[in-house]
Amino acid sequence: MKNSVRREEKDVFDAYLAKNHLKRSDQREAILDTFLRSDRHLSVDDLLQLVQRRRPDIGRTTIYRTLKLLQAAGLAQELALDGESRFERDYKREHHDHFICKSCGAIFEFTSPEIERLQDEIAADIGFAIEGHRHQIYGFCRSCTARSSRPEARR
Amino acid sequence: MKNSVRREEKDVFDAYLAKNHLKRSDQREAILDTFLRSDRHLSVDDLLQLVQRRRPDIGRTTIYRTLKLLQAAGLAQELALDGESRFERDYKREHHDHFICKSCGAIFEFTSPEIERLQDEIAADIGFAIEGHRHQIYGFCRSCTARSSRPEARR
DNA sequence: GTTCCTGCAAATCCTTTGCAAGTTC
DNA sequence: GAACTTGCAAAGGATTTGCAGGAAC
Repeated sequence: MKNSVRREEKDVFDAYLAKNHLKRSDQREAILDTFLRSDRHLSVDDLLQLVQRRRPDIGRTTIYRTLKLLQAAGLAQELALDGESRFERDYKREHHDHFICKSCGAIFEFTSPEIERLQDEIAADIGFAIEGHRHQIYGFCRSCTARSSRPEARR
Repeated sequence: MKNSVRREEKDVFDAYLAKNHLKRSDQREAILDTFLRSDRHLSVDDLLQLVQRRRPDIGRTTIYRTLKLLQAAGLAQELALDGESRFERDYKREHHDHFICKSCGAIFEFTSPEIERLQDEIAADIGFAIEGHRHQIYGFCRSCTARSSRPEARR
C-alpha cells in the first residue's frame, strides 16, 4: 500500500511542532496523512472515520486536538458551515469561498477578486479594518436541480 | 410607561398564529414587543435579559420557541455568527450583510447590489441555484482601530 | 373540554478539559 | 527523567424535548 504523503506539508508540520516544543506522534502523523489524502471538506466525524480505518485506536479527542494544530501550522482551515464545522487544506492555497448544495451537501469553491475588491471598498468607507470573512452561498447544485426536474421525479 | 408596539408587525404575528391554529399569550406578546423595541442584533441571552426586566417569570425555553415562531412569521431573522446566534428584525427590511468587530462586537450592516450580481453570475456559470447566502466580514471597526493606536494605549 | 403553552429538568449535540497512563526527546 | 500526548470520562455551552400543570379558544 502506497504511503506517500505531501512531503512539503509534512515538513511544515514537523517544523511547527519543533518550533513550539511539541512532539511528533504516530497519531498526529496518521491524522495529517489521512487529512491530506482525502483532499475534501471533511467534518470531524468524516476524518475520524477515515483515520480509524487505519488506526481504530485513535480517538475523537485527538482528532480535535490535531486539527487545532494543523490550523495553527497553516495546513488546515476551518469552514464554519451552518450547523457543523468542516476542514479543508490550506497550505499554499489561495483564498476562496463556497457554494453549498442544500440537497446533496456538495461544496464548490469560487474566487472573485471583484467581490473582494468591493468588500474592501465598503470597509474603507466605514473605516473598518478587515481581518477575514465568511462568504457562503446556499442553494442547489446543477445535478440536484436536474434531478428534481427529471420526468420520473415529477409529481 | 409607553407600551406602543409596531402595530403592523404585531398584526402579522397574530395573523400567523391564527393561520396556524396557534394561540396568543402574554409571554409571546412581551417577547415580540421587547424584540421590536430593541432593534439590535440580539443574542438569545440579550433578549432573555431584556424580557425578564418586565417579566422575570419568562423562561429561556420560551424565548427559543418564540424566536422560532417569529422567524417562521417573517418577523425575525437569524444571524449565525461565529459561536453564537443573533436575531434581527426582518419584516419589510431589504437584504443586507454584516461587518462584525472582533474587538467590541459591534455589527454594521451593508448592502451591495454589485456583490449580489457577481454572486449570481458565478452561480449561473456553474449551474447553481442560489437560495440564500451568508456573508460576514470580520475585523475591527473604526473606533476600535482608533482606540488601539491611541498614544496611551501603545506598548 | 380540547388544544395549545409554559417552565422546569433532562436530554442532545458538539467541543473542550481533567487526569492517569503511555511516549517522545 | 522531564515534558508532552493520548483516550476515556466528565464537564461545558447552546439548543431541544418530555412532561405535568396552566391558559387560550
